[in-house]
Amino acid sequence: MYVTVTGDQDQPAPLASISSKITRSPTAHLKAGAHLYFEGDSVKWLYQIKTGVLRLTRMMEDGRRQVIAFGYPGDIVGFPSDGLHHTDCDVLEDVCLQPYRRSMLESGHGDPQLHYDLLQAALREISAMQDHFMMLGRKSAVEKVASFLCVLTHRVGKEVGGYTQVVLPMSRGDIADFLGLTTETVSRTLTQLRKSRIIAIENIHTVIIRRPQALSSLSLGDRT
Amino acid sequence: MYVTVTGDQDQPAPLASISSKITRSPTAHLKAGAHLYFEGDSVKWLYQIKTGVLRLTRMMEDGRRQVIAFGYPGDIVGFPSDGLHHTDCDVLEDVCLQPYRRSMLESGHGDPQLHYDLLQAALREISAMQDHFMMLGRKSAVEKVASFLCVLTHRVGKEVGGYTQVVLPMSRGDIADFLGLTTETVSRTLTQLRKSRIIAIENIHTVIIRRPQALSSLSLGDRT
DNA sequence: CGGGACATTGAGGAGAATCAAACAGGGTGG
DNA sequence: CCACCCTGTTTGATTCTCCTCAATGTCCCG
Repeated sequence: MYVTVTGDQDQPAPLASISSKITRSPTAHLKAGAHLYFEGDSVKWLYQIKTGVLRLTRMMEDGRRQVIAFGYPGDIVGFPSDGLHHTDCDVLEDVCLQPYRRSMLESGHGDPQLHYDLLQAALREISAMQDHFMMLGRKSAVEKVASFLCVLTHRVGKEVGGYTQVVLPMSRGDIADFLGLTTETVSRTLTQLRKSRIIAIENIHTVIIRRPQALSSLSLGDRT
Repeated sequence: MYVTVTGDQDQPAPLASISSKITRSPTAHLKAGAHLYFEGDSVKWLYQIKTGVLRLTRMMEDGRRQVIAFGYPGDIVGFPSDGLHHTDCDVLEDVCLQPYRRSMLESGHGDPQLHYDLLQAALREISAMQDHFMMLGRKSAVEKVASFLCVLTHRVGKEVGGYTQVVLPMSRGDIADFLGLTTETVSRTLTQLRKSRIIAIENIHTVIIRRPQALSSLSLGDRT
């Protein structure tokens, strides 16, 4: 998932469940901290996330890291390029995964509908990544963090006592590496949002959205 | 094309020509300055670039712009998401395009091989975009500009008197919006590379790579 | 020759990074 | 059960990269 806002909030939700006949393999379960695959591994399966959260990362030789995406329920991860994975993927929060053979993506012979659905997922991925470019290249720290919270609100926010609660299973460092910032800047920005009463920080991994409208404005760059 | 370097320089060149039987439409020609499509347009065709250069952009309400990619010969542009274009696309340098019906991507009925090739192109696109994330999120101005020149060198560099010549059909502003910088920073960085004798600026749209090795080092963040 | 668009250069400032220190909080072992 | 430690987070002070604003320069075209 590419946590970004670019105007139209409610892009169609990712397919809740991909259609299929009996081409389905049994679901897989993995604990937080487990690795699903590494950069360079050859791709045998794609995975649709049923529950839990994944993290996709790339590294530079000198250790700089970029979190490419967080994978949330509905998302599909593992698209191959030249048959290989180009990110590392590991588990942030215990996941249940529906695996699909790579061949289901690459040829329609097995199950045309599944083939089509996987292809559409790949195309949506491209579009989502384009949004994320704007975030990385053109948004300020506050805008980035606000965008991030905004999208999480829409995707995994839970109503609690009139407010929306968002759980952040990833570390501040993960968020930083996703947004192109440092841990310190993410932390400071969250504090700043808290002090301006736009959010409340229930605990390190739980945020309450107190003024969603203000948050959304910030994410788009309103100076007001 | 996502002009980035992440270690392995010579990723497989984009398919020089996509296989096909008679499903081919006649090629289209467009002059510099022409628009191929706009964000929100419904996708009827994909295009493979035969010659010339395209620019893909997205805009924010307040006018901030992100150049998503430059399209060079071999590249395919126009991948739909929910049937729509999510970027503007216009012509930087007169192009000759091979159009393919969107249906060729979305179903294999017409021409399975073409369908497969278009799908692979989409998957390569995803991988290339992931590289570009690292560039936007984690690289310094010098690293970005060096990376940009490096990749252009490999893709469209011409040998001239022992050195490699690279033509930049886009403006400094385009480069800036692609790399997440300002025009001024791009200009200053080019001057800096020129003064350190890594490049020479033949004219505004033509650069000579004098020390490719040094350029490559810079692009990866060597401080030396 | 003059105008306009684009590029370069400079001075100054803002925002985020860096460096460093205090602060949770959760898990372990005594 | 509590003290301790380890890791991750917050906060502060300072630095530095890149942006902003402004002026000048260059090239192309009528």
